[in-house]
Formats: sequence, C-alpha cells, structure tokens
Amino acid sequence: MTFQEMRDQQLEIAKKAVFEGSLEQVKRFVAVDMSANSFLQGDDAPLFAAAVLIERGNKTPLEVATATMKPEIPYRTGFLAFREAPVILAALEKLKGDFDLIWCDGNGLMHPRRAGIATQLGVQLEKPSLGVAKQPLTGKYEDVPLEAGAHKPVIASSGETLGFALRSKRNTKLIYVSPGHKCDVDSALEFVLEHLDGLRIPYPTRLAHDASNAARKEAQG
DNA sequence: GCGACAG
DNA sequence: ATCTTGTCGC
Repeated sequence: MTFQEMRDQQLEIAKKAVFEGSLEQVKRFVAVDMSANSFLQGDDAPLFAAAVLIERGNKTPLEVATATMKPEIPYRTGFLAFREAPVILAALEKLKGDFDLIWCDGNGLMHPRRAGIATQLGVQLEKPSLGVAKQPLTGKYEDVPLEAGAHKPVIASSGETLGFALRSKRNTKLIYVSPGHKCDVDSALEFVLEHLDGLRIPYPTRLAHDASNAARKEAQG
C-alpha cells in the first residue's frame, strides 16, 4: 500500500469517525499496546501486542490476551496504525470478555488527518475509543501549570479542539489525550483523569505496556 | 523552505 | 518502540 493510499484511507476513516458522545455508560474497557525489539532486531522485528480487559474502577485486570505478528511496514510518523493495528486486532480477537471502549497508546483525533490509531481501531470495531500519547503529533496549546490534573486544549490551525495536553502528575512531562471514536474531547479527558493513580502514565496504559513487554520477553530473551 | 515528527 | 545503572530531585 502506498502512502497516498494510506492517506486516502485515513481520510475515509476520519469521515466515518464520530467525535461526540459521553463515556458515562462504559463499564468495561480494554487497554491495548504493542512491544517490539526494533532497537536490536531492526524494523522487521516481530510485534507483540497485548489487550488488557479492565473493569471500571478496578485496577486488577479481568483478562489479558496477547498476539504476535511480523510487521508489514516500517514505522512512519502519522501512519502508526498501519503497522500496529493488525497485531493489536489479533490480540483483541483472542479476548473472551466483551468491552465497550478501547484505550489506545497513541493519538486519535490529535492527528494531521484526524485518524490516529485510536480512531482507526474504534471505527473498525465500531466501538468508542480514546488515545493517550506521550508526544503530541499536531496542534498547539498554552503552557500547562505544573499541578497534577492541570490541562490545556490542543488546538488545530483550523481552530478545532483536538484533545488535551494533560499534567497527569505534578512536575512531570505532559501526556496527550484525544478521542478516537464515539466520544468527545471532554469525555476522553474525564475518562483518563479517572484512571490516574499518582504516576505519569495512567495505569491502563501501563498494564498494556507491561503485558506486551512480558509477552515479548517470554517469547524471546 | 526548514524543522519537527504518535510508537 | 527498544537497552540499562545509578543518580538527582521532590
């Protein structure tokens, strides 16, 4: 698939995406992440994904599923989902329990074409989704106070609010929250705020990150 | 044009 | 994303 084709596909996905809705009814959600040792093994190192089923308000996972796959394309900024989505979907298919939100590592609306990995996964599975990223991909925002919980909207050049820059922990680097599908920017922020536990990285992201790493280390060294 | 650039 | 120990700061 060429970059032009991937761009066109992202525009189609963004067209189908709904950046409206509340997450008040979410009872169970799944946090997903991926791990690969590209540092030592190169761009074609096998990918290991994890899907962690979480009950709202309970830090102990209900279920963990993993999957592995060879990457079809190298990582390119703005096209993360084309590399990671296949193995993440494979892990999600192994999950026995159902869920009503997908919590992703990366962006959703906060993307040059409004179609980050959270949006791509949400639209494909027709479920609400949100993205939590450690780096912003696009947009501008004002300085964020150093207090935990402080946040500022991330604004596109069009004036559209894409998500929030969030101080998830006092005096630490920001994280970036955006809706993926079937929720609005404020609902995505509220949901993430609800799942902070004193550390910079929200625990759902941490659980998925640790689970994907554990799967890789078990299969490799 | 130049630089920056999710994981 | 990935490796790795200590060390500095709150």
